[in-house]
Amino acid sequence: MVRAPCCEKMGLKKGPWAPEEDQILINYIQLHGHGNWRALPKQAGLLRCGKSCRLRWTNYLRPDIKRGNFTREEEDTILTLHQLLGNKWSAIAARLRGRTDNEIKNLWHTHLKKRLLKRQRLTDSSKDIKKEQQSSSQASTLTTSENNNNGRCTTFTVKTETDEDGVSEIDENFWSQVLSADNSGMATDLQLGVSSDPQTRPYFSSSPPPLAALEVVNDYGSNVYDGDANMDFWYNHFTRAADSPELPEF
DNA sequence: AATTTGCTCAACCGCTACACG
DNA sequence: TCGTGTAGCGGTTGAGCAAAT
Repeated sequence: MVRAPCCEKMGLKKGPWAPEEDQILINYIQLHGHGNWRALPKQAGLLRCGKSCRLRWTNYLRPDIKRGNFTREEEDTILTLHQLLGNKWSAIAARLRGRTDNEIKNLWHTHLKKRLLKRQRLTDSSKDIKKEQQSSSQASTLTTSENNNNGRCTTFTVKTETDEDGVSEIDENFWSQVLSADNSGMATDLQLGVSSDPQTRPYFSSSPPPLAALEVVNDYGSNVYDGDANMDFWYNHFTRAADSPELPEF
């Protein structure tokens, strides 16, 4: 396959876009659309290659792009989807309205990857503590499928993250949308709040979800919540106990 | 104030998938 | 079936900026 000459060799411009170039591109696409990216720059009067024009439009100039910082919910969604899809940035971006694959990829490499590594380190140390606890005391076992509800019991360990200075990364206003299910198996929205104060129990905006037992453990290893819940959310933010059954289907 | 270091993010590069003749 | 052109994707780079020294 013969590769098309790159823009540099064609004497085309590279590097940051000038505001005038942006305006030319916007005007052209608003009038004619972007049927053929390769032909577009010539027709629009831009000294750029089609690839550069496409990238500038899709990553920056498109009118439906949401600018500004990612919300905690968006970051959580990206983490969740990345667990499911891996580095499929465009597939992840398709699930986040107004965000581009490039933006998500950058966020991942600059913030989320670090956070995930940190979380994994915490998870690993949590497992070590759990092993020690189990070997030292048989009486303090986790809630398991023995006392479940229609076989749906799932036990989780919930951890808040603590940085090197011992300060929790989850602030007092942290709330997350969680998906639960009522006794009929219908999915319902709830909110879970986690306080930075390790003495404060995580709390739900409404009555605790009914189906699966949870064990919520703070950074210091003590149990701070023991309720009933059943949600994908836990898989992404919290650690499922090693001896817990798989998350049941709704 | 000057220099270094680290971070962010727009843009590029190289590759693959796909459409079409 | 094969060759070619194009779009799209993921990895990487580097300019610009802010914070640290």
